[in-house]
Amino acid sequence: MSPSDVEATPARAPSKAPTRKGENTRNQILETALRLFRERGYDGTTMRAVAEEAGVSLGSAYYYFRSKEHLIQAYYQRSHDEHLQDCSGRLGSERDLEARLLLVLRSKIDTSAPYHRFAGQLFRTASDPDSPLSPFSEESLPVRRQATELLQRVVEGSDAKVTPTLAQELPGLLWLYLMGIILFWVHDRSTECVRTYRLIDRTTELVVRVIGLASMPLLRPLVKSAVVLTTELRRLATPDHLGEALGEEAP
Amino acid sequence: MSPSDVEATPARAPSKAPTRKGENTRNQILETALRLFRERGYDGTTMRAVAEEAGVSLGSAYYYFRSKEHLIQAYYQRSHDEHLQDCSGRLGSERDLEARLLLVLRSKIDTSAPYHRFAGQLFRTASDPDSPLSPFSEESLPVRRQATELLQRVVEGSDAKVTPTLAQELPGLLWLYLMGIILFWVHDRSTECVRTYRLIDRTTELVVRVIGLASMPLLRPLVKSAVVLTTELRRLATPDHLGEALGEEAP
DNA sequence: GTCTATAACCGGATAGAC
DNA sequence: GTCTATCCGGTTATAGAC
Repeated sequence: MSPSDVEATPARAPSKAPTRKGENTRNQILETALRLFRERGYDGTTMRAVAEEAGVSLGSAYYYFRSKEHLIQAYYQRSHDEHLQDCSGRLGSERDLEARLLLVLRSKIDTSAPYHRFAGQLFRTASDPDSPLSPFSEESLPVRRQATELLQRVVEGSDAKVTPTLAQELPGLLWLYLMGIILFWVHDRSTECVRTYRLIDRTTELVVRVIGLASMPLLRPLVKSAVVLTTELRRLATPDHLGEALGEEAP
Repeated sequence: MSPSDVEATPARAPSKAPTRKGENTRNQILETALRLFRERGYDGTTMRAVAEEAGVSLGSAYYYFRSKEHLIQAYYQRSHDEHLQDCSGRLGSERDLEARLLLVLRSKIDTSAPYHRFAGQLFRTASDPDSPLSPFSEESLPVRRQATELLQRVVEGSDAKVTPTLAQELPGLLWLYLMGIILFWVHDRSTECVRTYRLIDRTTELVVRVIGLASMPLLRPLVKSAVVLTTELRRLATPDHLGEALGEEAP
């Protein structure tokens, strides 16, 4: 159509830029998949059904998404985007740490609600350490980092006093806490997931209290141990003898 | 899938005892499966291979084990038995809580070592809340209870002073702690899983210290919260019996 | 080189004959 | 209780179309 229809394809680098057409098809497939996941759950959604409802062939679906699981990575990103959009604005007007934390956690559950059934089955594949979908995996790092940044904002935007040592590790610890809540949620069969909300209320209170106590001299060693814990967890993603500083590198 | 299948044993046997013949075949299949799991991992082991190496047909394998996943339940039980046998005797001569806890945790990792690869893939299916293999599920209750009892012995056989409230919930909390360690372990790619052992050393110290501090009046509310946590967790296994109409039904 | 489609393959699971 | 035959769905190979 346009004379420079050629797109800015780099000469040497592997052409990552997809054509407009492909982009549309890809989106169509993704939207269809997420809808079917919501309607029928993960296992109930066959790749054949996704392809058919998206109006493409099975082969095309696999052209755009290497596997059924790769559709999940897209879900992670979307889930986080919706979470961010839902709670980001409301964070501005609140200074109390517990209130901020509550807001963010509840928002995560709120926005994830339509995917509750799906998330359960999802969690299965996600907890295979070998799967690129493990929340600890290399591939999940971008979303994980974004989520951790949100939690960092929660802490830094509050009026809570946190010792520097703890402040540095706190977002990572809170991400871990969030993972625990989500793990509870996917198992939660109560109506409207009231149990999860109750758990959030009670544990958040606990967490904030612990943070408050962390400056007590007597508890100093505990803080130290908690920091060690996150360090170990970060190392988990790296295969043994590699140095430090994962989580900071961009390709 | 069907929530009401209590046992993996074949046939709704009108007579109680399974036939000797069947018992043998069943064992043969199970041993073969566990060996192949060790040698090739979970995904690498096909039901066809299990059947073939066990000298039975595919259909027979499915006669004894409703699904590939049901073989895992058997692994749970065996793993716990080996754990118990490995550490039970050595527990008698030690009174220090940290030492006792260390012993039990290390023993769990020691005895599970041959199944490391398998356990990783296993964890996948095990964390589907709908799967009967979820550690929180009804079906897993017997093994879970046995494991909790072991942890109860760890506490009660020690010379640590624990307030009655905490003492009652501590085994459940420690079981949760053990689950966390195992979760770390299945992700651990370090040689000989040194990181897991290091994590055990460091967190056990932390855990014991927290237990020691739990009697401080200032920390009383924290203990209360922790107890609430286990209560909520226990409820997860039960399908919402609190008078509310259940919006979900099993097909 | 980008995209689409058809026809397999493989392994988990089931039906039903014996 | 044991088998064979078959289904079903994720995945792959491959042959073209644009």
